Amino acid sequence: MSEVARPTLSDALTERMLELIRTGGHRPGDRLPSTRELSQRFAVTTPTLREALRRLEATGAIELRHGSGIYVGAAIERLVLPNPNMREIHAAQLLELLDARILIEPPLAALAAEHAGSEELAALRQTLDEAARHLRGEDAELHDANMTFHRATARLAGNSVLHEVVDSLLTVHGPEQREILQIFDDRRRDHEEHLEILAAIEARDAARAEQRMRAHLADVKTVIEHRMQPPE
Amino acid sequence: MSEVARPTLSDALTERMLELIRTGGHRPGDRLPSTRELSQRFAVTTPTLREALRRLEATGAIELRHGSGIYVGAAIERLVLPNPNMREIHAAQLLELLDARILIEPPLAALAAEHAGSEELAALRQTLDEAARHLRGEDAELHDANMTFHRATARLAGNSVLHEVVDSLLTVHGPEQREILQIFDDRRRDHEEHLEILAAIEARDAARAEQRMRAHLADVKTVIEHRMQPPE
DNA sequence: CATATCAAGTGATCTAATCACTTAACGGGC
DNA sequence: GCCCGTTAAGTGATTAGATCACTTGATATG
Repeated sequence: MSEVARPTLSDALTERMLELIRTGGHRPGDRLPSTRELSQRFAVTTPTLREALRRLEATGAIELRHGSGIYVGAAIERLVLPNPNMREIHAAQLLELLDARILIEPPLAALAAEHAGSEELAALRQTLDEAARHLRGEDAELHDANMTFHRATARLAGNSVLHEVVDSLLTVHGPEQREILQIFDDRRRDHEEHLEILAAIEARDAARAEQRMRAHLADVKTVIEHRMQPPE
Repeated sequence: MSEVARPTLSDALTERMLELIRTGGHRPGDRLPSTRELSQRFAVTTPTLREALRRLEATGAIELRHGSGIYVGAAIERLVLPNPNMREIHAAQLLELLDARILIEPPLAALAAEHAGSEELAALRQTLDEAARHLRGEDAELHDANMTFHRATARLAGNSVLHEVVDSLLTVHGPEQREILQIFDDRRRDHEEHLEILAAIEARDAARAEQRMRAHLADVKTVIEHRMQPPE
């Protein structure tokens, strides 16, 4: 049911291309091999290769110049994040990602307390209750249920741009990343802290909502830090 | 020299697809026509269509589910579109985008003041000086030069995730959006405020850097608001 | 009523040839 | 000698239709 979609050929290709660029020590502006050579090296046909190239182009990793060649794009140095097609995350990046969330989500919780309509709040409350019922379910479902709370809170803040940012930060990119994240999960405690945050929002207490969200994310970060490097 | 590359077929297709989704009133989660139908409707072959689809997928506008169909993605609401009719919507989105930046960038400026190495700072200073020399150049170049400052500052903060977030917020999607943005630009004042922010970072004054960045973005927002709806 | 099976519909990939564009070398004209 | 149009090689862009792989809901089965 919640099976993770198997990666497609062009998915894998996209990652291998990125790897080629990185481990090859290529810098922005460098020219890459031609499409003919690439399709041979990676043993795929032209259309498949092109799909991967278009994705990399869309994210700024490469640049395609008709009649000239394929060039490394400026974005190649900062591509770490949420790209739907690339699965790549290191534990260290996990901490950076959490720092990002600590910066963004607490103010959003405050905004949610001020702006959220009662209908939306009721829906969120219901979502949390459902999540509670899954507390003994499979790991994958549970993780998703908990993440839903953060997405929903971001939506209540009423800024679609920030909502999308948080949404992309929370998106789990592939089974590998999911596995890593679940190592650090502490579902029951998370759920309780979520309830506290929601209570603050329902009470229209912006300051408390913000503080609770910050404390919650700080907790999560602490857990990750401790589990990453056990006391020596 | 600065000739704009002639749009490729799949370039045009990408835009037409976006238009189809929007004018069709489709919402995230909605299912789109099959690849076979789309390739017929737009009179292109399968591989060409797929290139466009992969690009839209990479930006989150759509989602491809093997065996199931093509679905509208969550990002569709925020993606700016090449459609003259929707300028007001664009302007409205601009305000939300600015709110997002006001939330994220000031703390990043503070972090930059604390963490930035002197080498990186020198490079940023140089970038700004170069921008100054372009103050009479073409609009497009100038806008980019000013945006570079914000990107660079985000990078100095040392969090790659947040850097990428800011970078994506600053990315200009296509010539139409660029045009809209330039209406609101006040390059000279921007440049001066950038200098103030940089000075604060160089002085390692985190609090001042944060305050200046916040004031700067607030200024930009004020300008946009006033120009959007002139005093009645 | 629940579960297993299956068929229709859909995206993913292959094939290989041809078209369109860029670039740099070459050569004629000034 | 220098400038500029021509050209040829290399490169990305597109074509066509067939086939494979996956999802999903209807149907049959227990």
